[in-house]
Amino acid sequence: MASKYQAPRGTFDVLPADARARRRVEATAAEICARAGYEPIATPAFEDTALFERGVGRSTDIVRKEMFTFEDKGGRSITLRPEGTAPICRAYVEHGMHKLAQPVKLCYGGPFFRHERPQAGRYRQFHQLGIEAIGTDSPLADAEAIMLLAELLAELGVPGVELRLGSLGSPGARSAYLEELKAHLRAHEADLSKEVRERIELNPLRAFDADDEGTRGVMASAPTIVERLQGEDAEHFAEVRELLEAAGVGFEIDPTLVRGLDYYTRTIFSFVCAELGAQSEVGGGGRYDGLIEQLGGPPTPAIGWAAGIERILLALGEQPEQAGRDAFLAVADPGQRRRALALAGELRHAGLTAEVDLAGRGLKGQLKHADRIGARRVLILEADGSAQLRDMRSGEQSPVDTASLIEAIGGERP
RNA sequence: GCGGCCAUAGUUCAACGGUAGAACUUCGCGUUGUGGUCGCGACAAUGAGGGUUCGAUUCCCUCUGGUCGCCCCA
Repeated sequence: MASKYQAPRGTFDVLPADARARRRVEATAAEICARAGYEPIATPAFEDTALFERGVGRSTDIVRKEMFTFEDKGGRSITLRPEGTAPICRAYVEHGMHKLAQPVKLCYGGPFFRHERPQAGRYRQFHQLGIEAIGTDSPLADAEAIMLLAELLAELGVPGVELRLGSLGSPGARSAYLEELKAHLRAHEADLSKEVRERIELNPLRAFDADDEGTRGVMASAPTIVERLQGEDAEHFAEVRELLEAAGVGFEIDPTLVRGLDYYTRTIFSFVCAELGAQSEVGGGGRYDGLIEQLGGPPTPAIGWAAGIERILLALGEQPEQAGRDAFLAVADPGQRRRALALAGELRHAGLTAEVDLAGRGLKGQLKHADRIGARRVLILEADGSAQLRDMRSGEQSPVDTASLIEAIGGERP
């Protein structure tokens, strides 16, 4: 074994058995997005490194240590995209999409890259589906986006999904809150765990997730950002909640919800699946009202989310479905091969799945192969030009006229 | 980036420091033209590199990869 070459660390091959389930996820997402008026967009797999530094934020883990960055032959710093929102905002600005009818509603999917230690549900090349609604700050857009992800996960049948909802407020309110929280943590520094103490300045919100008793005691009396929301921020969040309730989307307010990207403002949310282990988020996102402007466009509010295809597949579990074939065209005599291929062409043209023997097997081998690939019928072409149609499930076999083959095979599809 | 566990046919598992076995899969055969079940047979492996030893799949080290957790996120 041990082939000389293997897929690079954190990457994987999608084999045919997995590809079917994967396609179903992609097709379901495309349909749900299309029904809600989100139109497909695709951006390059790599961008200027500066786009992510500015968009995602220099202090984020993604930018600090997870990007695949290299210099191209022209001396430019290039980065394989670690996420999809910044590139789409770049495209929005670059193509003057603010002149289109607002909001611009977009959906996308494809590979993303982060240099992390691989783990269950975490890869270095992974795939996301996502949507962005750019050009409106209405809570309706937030609710609609969340509903679509909820619908996608429900329609796919992802089990044990929970929606966590939070709000970061506007940037001003957020930084004021963070100062208040840091002050609270510093005041109780002695009771905190070492990890939390070291992260007070870097990421104080993480203290809410700590396991140790000391930190938990301190956090019980800590202020939460949701409590501190004021004015329009508070109204906005209240409206999002009402809209979701009215739409029958269940959620849980998580005042400690954190996102690792700097561009989020106001609404943030996360769909988690308890059955998934450490990497339990199947999808998440939020509002990013300042990003477009940050990237040089006009001030433009927006919201979006991304869902991880691998995590969805993982949550769905193994479902090895054999593709099956409507018909296999066997030949009793090699002289019939030409006719078999021609007939297969006709069946395929009629929308049926049909295969012929490509390995030069004998009749016995052809039957066996037909069984293995899940053919429901086998047409046996006789040397004299006549034909037999065999039902592989019942074993019944009778002569057929190849002129009416399509009806004979297509008639009783399960 | 940090820690734990792991690495044998395509796959799932065996082998006191002493001849690497099995099951499933694949392919072939079980007379002359018919799959599944059954029987027989064949192909096929110690991740890589060092070390200890008369001898290493087994013990030690390094690397590579996987896996789980931390961190973070999809």
